[in-house]
Amino acid sequence: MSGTNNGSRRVRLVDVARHAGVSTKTVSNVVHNYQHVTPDMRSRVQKAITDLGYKPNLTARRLVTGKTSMIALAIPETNHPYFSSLADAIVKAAEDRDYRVLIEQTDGDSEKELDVLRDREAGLVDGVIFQPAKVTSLDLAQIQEDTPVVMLGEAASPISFDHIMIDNTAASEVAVKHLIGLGRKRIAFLGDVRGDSAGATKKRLTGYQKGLEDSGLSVDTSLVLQVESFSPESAKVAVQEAIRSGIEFDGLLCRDDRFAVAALQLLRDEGISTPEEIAVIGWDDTVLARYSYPTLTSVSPNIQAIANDAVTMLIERIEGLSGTGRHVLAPYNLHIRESAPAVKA
Amino acid sequence: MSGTNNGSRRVRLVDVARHAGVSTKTVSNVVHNYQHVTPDMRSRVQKAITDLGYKPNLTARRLVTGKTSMIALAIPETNHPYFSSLADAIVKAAEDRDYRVLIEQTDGDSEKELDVLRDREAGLVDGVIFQPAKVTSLDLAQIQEDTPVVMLGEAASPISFDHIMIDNTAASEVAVKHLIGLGRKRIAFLGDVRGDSAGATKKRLTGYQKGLEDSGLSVDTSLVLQVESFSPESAKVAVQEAIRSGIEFDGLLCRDDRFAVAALQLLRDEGISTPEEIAVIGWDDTVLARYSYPTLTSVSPNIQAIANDAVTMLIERIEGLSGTGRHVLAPYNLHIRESAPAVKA
DNA sequence: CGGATAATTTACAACGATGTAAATTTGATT
DNA sequence: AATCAAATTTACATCGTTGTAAATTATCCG
Repeated sequence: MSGTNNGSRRVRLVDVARHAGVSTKTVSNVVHNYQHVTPDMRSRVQKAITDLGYKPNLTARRLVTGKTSMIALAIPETNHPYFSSLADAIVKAAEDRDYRVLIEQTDGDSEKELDVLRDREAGLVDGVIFQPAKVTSLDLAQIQEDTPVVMLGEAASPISFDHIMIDNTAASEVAVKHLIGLGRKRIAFLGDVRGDSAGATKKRLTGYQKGLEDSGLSVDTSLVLQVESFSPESAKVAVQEAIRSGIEFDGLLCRDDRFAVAALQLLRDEGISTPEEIAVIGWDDTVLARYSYPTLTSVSPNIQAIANDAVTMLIERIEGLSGTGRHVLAPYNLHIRESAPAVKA
Repeated sequence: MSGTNNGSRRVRLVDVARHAGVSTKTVSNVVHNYQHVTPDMRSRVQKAITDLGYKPNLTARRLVTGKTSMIALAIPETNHPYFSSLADAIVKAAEDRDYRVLIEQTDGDSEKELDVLRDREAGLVDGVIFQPAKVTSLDLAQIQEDTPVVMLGEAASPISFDHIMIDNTAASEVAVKHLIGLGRKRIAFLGDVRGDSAGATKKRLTGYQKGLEDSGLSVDTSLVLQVESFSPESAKVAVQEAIRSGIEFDGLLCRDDRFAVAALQLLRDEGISTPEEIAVIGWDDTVLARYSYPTLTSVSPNIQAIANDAVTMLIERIEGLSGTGRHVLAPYNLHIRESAPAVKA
């Protein structure tokens, strides 16, 4: 049997070289498919490699090349439908370009968010794709400027960073107008999250207002439901309180799918029909939207596009591209389902 | 300003040493909080470290210590409610022990699964937590690697590996008996997935049969619904075909939550009420179970326990524990929700 | 205060690969 | 066959850290 390991110790490049009677560099050349190696030599070395079961030591390689071929993806939670599909897409995009992804969970904690960038400084990864939840533009400005970073999401970021996002304001406007197209006049927004500094909610709110005003509807601030935290439970509480206090609405635009499915569940418990009495739209078009009842109409960012752009742009930076940050608007659409169906022709 | 970098080059240990006028080893000692360093020396070095903004190069450290302090988690998909919460739990458990987790997606592809273990490149991680989807015990037995591995899930694995799983047969039995307790007599199983070699389905099926037989019900093989793939769509097709061909049932045990929510959706579309006409139970107790309509009763593996055990056992192996594989049965329970409610007292 | 012991600090060789530049071989041309 | 250029292969330094063992300094005790 070939490739067996007698348990003594790892096989090193130099062991292969000795076994084949050549220099270490030649073995290295074969491993790397360097073109100027004679077929004879190549097969001789190849045989030695399989004979001994040699595996290159990545750590050593990294030390000398200074490249890790790893990128970090920093997201608030792994266990979140949107972020886990984003992670999936990014891992696949990176794989195509021979990079591995180290997924880092920041728990929406600003210290942890900054830690990720420090990882890059420690040489663990070559670059970072970063979707912040808390960190401010100011914090980021202090990061070493030669760290390749691509920002995702809606938070403001220093102009020096590349940044990809969907046009939240425009998307929000599209969603509101869809509800208006269904004849809804009193459209609520769920929800304005307390202490949310990342800015996504603000932009969505802006689009919400713009959409209303554009269509000649007035903005009623009591329809902007305040939510305590990002948990679905607090979204339920917010909707319930609105109902209890007699606030009436026939459309509901939610800042994300989690809030939306929580709202759907609450409305059902309250005996309010969706979409007949209240039409609901979510955001992110996650798996939750497909299996809720009714199925959920949702703003659908093009995750493939975001992931591809993010990886491509990051690798360009890693390979030395300099210059000010590039800002990219990623495509999106409104995925129409039952909770806010298509307007009848 | 301290810690500034003039953009020229990384600060190395030797730079700090020179700046502080001491040897490199002393700096290293300070960095590692080695106890035999005088307070004077410690503060002097510390100052140099912050002055220069020194960050240890992890790659170099790894090369000499031979430890990466990283473990790999190999799962079929990141973008899957069960696996993403498993990943979340494992990342947190590992963090507590100063390990980081590299998540590897195998896409349920046996080549990729083997690659994870074959470890084409060495020194990336210190150990692997591996939940296989395709690979067989036989394949695994042929891998003779020195990287420590802990197996998760139901696939048979060679006795030489540590292995953690829940008792699928018993859990399945509990679920079936819950349905029987609700007075259901004709209980179907969704589904027997074509080409699923990992064994989870088989074990769940065994428990299903055992539960029926134990309660004096006969097993009707037409109630074991065949499913083409793991996609929710094919689960829908299977249930629909069963209904169309006149197969009657009043209980449905599903091999996972995805199948279950797909079934719920289909039953609704067919005008069949849940749980009144058909009570449904899922498996994995994912986020889908909380937001489906009706909410889904589901077999709930204790992910925390699994993650903790997996990380603990793996680290024991990494630290040199030898001996044959340990097999651990993790706790679980049946999370009761609307789709198969509690039995009335 | 001398001598032994313990506490610090240091010099230097690893870790295992790759880059550079020099040494060798091969091939082409006259 | 001699010469020169191109194609292979090699020797050796290097990446930035830590482990070992030796060198130095501080402390203790009779």
